[in-house]
Amino acid sequence: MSAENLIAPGDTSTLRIGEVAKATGLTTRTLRYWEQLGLLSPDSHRESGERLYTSGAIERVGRIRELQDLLGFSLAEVKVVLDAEDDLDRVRSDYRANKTDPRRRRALLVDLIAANDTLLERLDDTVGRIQAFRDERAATGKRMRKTLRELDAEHSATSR
Amino acid sequence: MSAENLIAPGDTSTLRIGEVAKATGLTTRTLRYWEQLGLLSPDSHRESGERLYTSGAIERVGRIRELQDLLGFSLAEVKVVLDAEDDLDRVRSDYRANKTDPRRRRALLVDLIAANDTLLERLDDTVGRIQAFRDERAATGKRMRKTLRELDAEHSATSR
DNA sequence: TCCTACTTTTACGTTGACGTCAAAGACCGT
DNA sequence: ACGGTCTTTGACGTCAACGTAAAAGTAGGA
Repeated sequence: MSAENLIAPGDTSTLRIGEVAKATGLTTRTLRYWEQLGLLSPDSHRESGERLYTSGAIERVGRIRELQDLLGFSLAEVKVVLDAEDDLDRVRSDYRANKTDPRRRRALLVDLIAANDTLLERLDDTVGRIQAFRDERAATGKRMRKTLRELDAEHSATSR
Repeated sequence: MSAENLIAPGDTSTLRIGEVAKATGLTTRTLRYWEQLGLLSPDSHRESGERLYTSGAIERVGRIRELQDLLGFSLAEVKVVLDAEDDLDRVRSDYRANKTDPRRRRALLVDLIAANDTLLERLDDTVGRIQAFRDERAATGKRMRKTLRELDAEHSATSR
């Protein structure tokens, strides 16, 4: 009756925690830790308590790593972004199913747009600052190459 | 005779650790910790052992924070970059003073250029990936705004 | 000179993000 | 049915990057 039973017992598309670990390069410990933080939950459980995932979990792991490594977010910050994405998915399916009150739906959507805009601003700011840093290093590189050329010219002059 | 005495006793341009902390927003603990890691050393010491900094320390703190926060470097990685920058400064002053063996100078310069290029590649890669992420979020934003418009259109249609 | 604020070293505590056992039960290919 | 492999829930360990507290000495203004 619950979502737990949406997956057939011998389904080949379900993954055990070790398989998810192998597919993502994470450890089972990390997967359980992330679950504890509410970042990534198994899609179902067996009677024994064994966690069962779908392939969507692998994509989600990629998403988390992206936020964590690439953008330097803490797992708490990652959770905020992921929760927002999940909310958006829910809004979308609710929209199709015409489930919730339109007022609430609209309000939630407005919140999500605002959150997304905030994230976008942060991303743009970050990109801009890294670009500036990059340009600085590029200039340093040019100066060093120039110094090197001078050094070599000097040497070839004195050596003949 | 040592570099310790290049600063006059009552020099207003020397900063005590608390002043550097206040100017940078760090704690004195952090400054001492960074010193222990070889990231930021005082320019001199008093007889009593009190650390004395110049305003250059404040800039250096900014540099460290940039690498640490903006680029997500560990302090060990930050040290690599900073050491390279310091080496470059030394190469430059040695170049002017004509101090070291030209062969060594050239070799060091080549190393620094290579290190810089590596860093540049890493920066470009990072920027590219963040850009991709950014574009993705921008697209999400557009979709959400469209959904919102549809929602509002629907409402205005049923309300009259 | 005195007093308060600052600084020193030493050392233990904390937080986030996991790693690493241990004991017990569950899976599954043969 | 069996045995090696996997998974479960604790619980303790670790590492980076500091925080915090203690005890003692120092700076510098009234």
